[in-house]
Amino acid sequence: MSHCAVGWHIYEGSIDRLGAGLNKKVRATLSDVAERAGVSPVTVSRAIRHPEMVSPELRQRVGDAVTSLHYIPNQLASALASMRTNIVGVIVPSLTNGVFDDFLAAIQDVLEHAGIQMLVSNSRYSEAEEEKAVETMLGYHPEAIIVIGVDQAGRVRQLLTESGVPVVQAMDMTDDPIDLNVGFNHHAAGAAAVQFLYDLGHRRIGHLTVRTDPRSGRRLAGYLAAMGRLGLPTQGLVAASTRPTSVQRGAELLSEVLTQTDDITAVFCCNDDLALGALFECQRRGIKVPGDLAIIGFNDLDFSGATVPPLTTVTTERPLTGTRAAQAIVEIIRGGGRRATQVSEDIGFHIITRGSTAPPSRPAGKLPR
Amino acid sequence: MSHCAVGWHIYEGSIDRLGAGLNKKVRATLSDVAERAGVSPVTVSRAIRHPEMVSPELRQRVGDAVTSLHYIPNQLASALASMRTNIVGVIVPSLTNGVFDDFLAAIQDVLEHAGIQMLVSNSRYSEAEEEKAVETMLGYHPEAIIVIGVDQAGRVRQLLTESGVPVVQAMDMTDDPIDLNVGFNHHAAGAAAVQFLYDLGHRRIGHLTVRTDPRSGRRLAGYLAAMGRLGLPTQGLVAASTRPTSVQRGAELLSEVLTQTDDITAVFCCNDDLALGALFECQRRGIKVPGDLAIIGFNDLDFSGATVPPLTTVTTERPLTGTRAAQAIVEIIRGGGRRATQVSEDIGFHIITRGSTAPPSRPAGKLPR
DNA sequence: AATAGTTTTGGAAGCGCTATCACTTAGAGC
DNA sequence: GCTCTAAGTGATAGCGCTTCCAAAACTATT
Repeated sequence: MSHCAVGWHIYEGSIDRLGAGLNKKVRATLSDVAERAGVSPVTVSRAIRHPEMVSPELRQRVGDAVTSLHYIPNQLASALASMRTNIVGVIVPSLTNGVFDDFLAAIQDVLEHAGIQMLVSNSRYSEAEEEKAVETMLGYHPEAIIVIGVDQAGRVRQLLTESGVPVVQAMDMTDDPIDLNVGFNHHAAGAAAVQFLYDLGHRRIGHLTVRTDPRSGRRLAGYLAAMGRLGLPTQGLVAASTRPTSVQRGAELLSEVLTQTDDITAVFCCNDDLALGALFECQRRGIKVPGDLAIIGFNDLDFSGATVPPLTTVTTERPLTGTRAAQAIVEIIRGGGRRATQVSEDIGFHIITRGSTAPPSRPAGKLPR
Repeated sequence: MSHCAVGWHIYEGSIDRLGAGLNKKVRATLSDVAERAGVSPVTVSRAIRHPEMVSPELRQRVGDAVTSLHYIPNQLASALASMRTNIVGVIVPSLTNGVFDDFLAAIQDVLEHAGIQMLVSNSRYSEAEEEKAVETMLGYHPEAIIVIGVDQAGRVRQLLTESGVPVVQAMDMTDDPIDLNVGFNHHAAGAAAVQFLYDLGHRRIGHLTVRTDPRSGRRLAGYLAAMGRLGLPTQGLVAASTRPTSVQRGAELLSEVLTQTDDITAVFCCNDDLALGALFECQRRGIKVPGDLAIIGFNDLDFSGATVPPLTTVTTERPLTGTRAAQAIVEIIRGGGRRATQVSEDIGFHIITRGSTAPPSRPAGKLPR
């Protein structure tokens, strides 16, 4: 086996049935580096993984060989031999929902610093797909798994529990976590949004939502509970879509509510996409925000402070959630499995008051048509 | 080695220096399944990987053992032994920019069907980080790598070229691809946006952009080239930010242009985020869109059709781009490295005319302040 | 100068799986 | 009855790396 200067050689393999290995460039291995540096493979491994355990002269020599052969360690072989994959799996329900973007970005920031690779999977808001994703993920023996929500049940939960790896359920809270739990109480947040509007003087408060995930459901439940507690009727005030969230959907849902009632003075939107859509629908209909209709959103997405008027919303600290989830995992991994960390962390939420909410300016009258 | 019913046992390993392996649950291996089914490990491997090569009775027996032991094959070991990782690496410049979301989602849809896992990395619009990401990725021996843009140079390009794995440069076009190339011509798209506005009758056309990536730069170049070709001056009409794109930034950039000129009748925004921000800034200033100012965006994001007025924009077929990139890779992998596929595919772009653009309604006069 | 200690390096084994080839068995054909 | 084939199964040998322990090369002691 000879290697040319750039560190690979053309492998003239036979064309096998599977067709693989055809004219494939083969990369340098640890042994190649060892041969080049004139030492044994073990020593090269050590020089790379534990440079302090090796003499400076040798470190240099191995370093040179690594560079000249363009050697990149095979993580798969390393993982198999050491039983440490340095992989953390994250399963999100959607890749296109902005809510998970900054969460993922925050996780990656933390993991990257710790030299851990993030493996992302998409469950498309489906339990069956989540189960498949967990199973696939476990095949790569991740050091931990982060999932969204706390509603894993049946086989998904069993797989996660029995896998023996740290599991973080994120973005929601439960009394009965699989393992770690970082998030906030959606029911309370939904109720808080209602209370906020109530305190401003609103009594006829609508709610726009999507039925794609349990967390939206909890916000709805929080809305209903708060309205009930405050003695306010909710009939005809709620519009829910089974289709995925979007700005367009927000406009449609507001329209739907307005066909059933014309005296709402405020609307609580299950997320900022819907809120933006509702805001545009108001512009279209000549409904003044917040004068005719107050709007409160949820999540505080990138655009939410930049709309006209800027959107009052419930912030949910997604980057912080991701950071804390990842940090907890890194601590556990670093600690060799010891759990110094708190198991549950309620990140909380808070309402950012911006221009889209104000006390009701018209008496309980009708909206402009 | 004994296993309890649920398929793992407590490993009472010694507490070693690294702290790993402490009280760790160990998963069932191929040998465990083999023992349980009363066959050899090879046979179990075959029963799982090539069920048709094995008798139905045995298939059943192995299946039962797999189920009862909750066996999940170790992909790392499988990959190491078979030299096929079933991993495709994707490196995007940002996880939070909506532009890459649907691209990634489309890739995952295709790869998942082919039983391939997607490994995502984030280069944060930095060449240095991209280099690191490529290097890390190569450690996992992906079957292919997808990168954004065509501007990989120096060591990044060298690594990709020498890796010997199929590389797709996506979302931009080049005459000199590393390997495969799927995207569209940003220069042409930028010029087309200008031409579109010109054809509507606009002559004073501004441009809002960010200096975060070469593709925005090419759109800017296209804008400048088209303006030049049409004999239109551009002085004071361009605002560029070095900070990342956002809706807020769009408002700021429009304001910046408006401090330098007050007679533009149209503005071409480098992306829809900026366009939305510009739209809101117009609302804030009482500038009528499209009457006082026509706005054209870029990318056709989720919200773009739902704004008031709906945003005219240049669609860039990101899901299609992702799909084609992934399909090309799957074909190559399936074909065992044979390249039946076309090397370059120009997905193209087109302009969706919506309400935010119209012929200029006011004579070349000043905008309301 | 001999011994005990302290680095520094190497050998052997094996992580969990698959590719290859050799072997066993059952059925077909004469 | 026998050979001949096809189908099903197993033994062996790694993939590229790390862990553990032994050996070697030094350094510091007496």
